[in-house]
Amino acid sequence: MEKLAHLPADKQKQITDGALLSFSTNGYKKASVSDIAAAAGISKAMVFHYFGTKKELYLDLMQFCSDIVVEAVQEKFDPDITDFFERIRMASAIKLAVLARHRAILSFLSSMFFEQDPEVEPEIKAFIASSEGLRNQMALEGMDVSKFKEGVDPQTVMKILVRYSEGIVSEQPNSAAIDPEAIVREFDEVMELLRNHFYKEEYLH
Amino acid sequence: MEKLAHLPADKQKQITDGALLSFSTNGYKKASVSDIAAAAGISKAMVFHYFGTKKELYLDLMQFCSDIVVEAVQEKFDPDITDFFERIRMASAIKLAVLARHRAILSFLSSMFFEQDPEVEPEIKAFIASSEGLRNQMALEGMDVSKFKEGVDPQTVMKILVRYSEGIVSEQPNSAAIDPEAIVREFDEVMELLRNHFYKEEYLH
DNA sequence: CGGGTATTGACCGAATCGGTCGATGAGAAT
DNA sequence: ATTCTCATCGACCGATTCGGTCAATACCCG
Repeated sequence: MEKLAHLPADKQKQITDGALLSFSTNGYKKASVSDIAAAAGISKAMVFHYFGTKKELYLDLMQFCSDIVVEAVQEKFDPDITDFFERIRMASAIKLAVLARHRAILSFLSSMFFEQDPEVEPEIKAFIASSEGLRNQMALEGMDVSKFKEGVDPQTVMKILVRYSEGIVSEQPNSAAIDPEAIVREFDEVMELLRNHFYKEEYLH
Repeated sequence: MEKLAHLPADKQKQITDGALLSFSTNGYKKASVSDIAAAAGISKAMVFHYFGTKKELYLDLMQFCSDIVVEAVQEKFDPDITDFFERIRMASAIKLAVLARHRAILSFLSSMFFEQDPEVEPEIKAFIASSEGLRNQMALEGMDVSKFKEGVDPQTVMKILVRYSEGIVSEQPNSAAIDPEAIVREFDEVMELLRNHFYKEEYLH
């Protein structure tokens, strides 16, 4: 990716976004270099000029995504926040920060997880194994779940919120720019609703 | 699809499921007939023997899915049930009945909605337009939303449940048979949780 | 104007595409 | 046993698309 470095930033973004999008929606094999070039707004020859081969492009993108996620986590993760909803709000903020920079990163990473093409599968497995550490850091352990009313299972609440947030994201139209504030607002509303009805009275502000 | 009719039922299912899965995960253009044949467990020549052309196959599947959904709706929809949660439970039961018969139907139908290949796009548009009636019937209007506590927005609750159910479904491993009872149990749990905390006391027996 | 260098259209052999067809073989009927 | 039927498939077709290359052009800076 070094050859990309001295391009205008918006062009870089356009190219990586197009490539990420193509790979995440079509998988490694079915995402042709022509597709990628079209999605990136450049000619096919330029893709090879910038990245060498299709495989190198894929692996470069892998590293690229990882760097951005790691950076966002290190920037925003705070283990001192223990309140259940605040923790989830923080995790969502991290996701959203990543998403705002490159909307296709998260779907690329999750598609990577299911990628099976023998040309890249071993590298992916090695990569996933090597970033196990990050997952441990992100694991939402050490949360304070004592404020819930009886009969409310924190894990269920977490699942509800995770799925709701996935729904918001996948609902975003692919064409338009992402609107982080609107998303945060909608998500906060749901969190507040659950908090108000699932926390014991004494913990409502 | 007439040629399929006198095959053993499990073979029919295997073939349609494979084709539905290929199209829904790869789209019309990128789902090659070889892919479909492999996913269906038959030779490529048989695909053409059964369906004529790739396009006919796609359109046949479209009708096939529609028939099953219509049948499930007519069988299970009851407009007399007005309670919010019961309505949602009913809609989920319909979805689940469809899913249990052919796990790829719903994802095929939703992928259809985004299909843009000029070879099938006009037929899809016509089809969608012609089945508008069904959507009106399914629209969850006429629900009783008076039992909610103040400050609880029924639309938000519905969104939570819809997304939660989507989460359950997409979480199912693609390889194994679907377990409707386990899904219903998990979903009922969440519905009960929300009902217990969002309905006014007087409606909780 | 000259000299890089960023960018591309045209092209390569190989692979894959949608689709065809003759060979094979199991089963039913005679 | 023999013929007929027909489901099934491997091998093949011409056409397209694949990943990748390269000579030529467009463009920028001095």
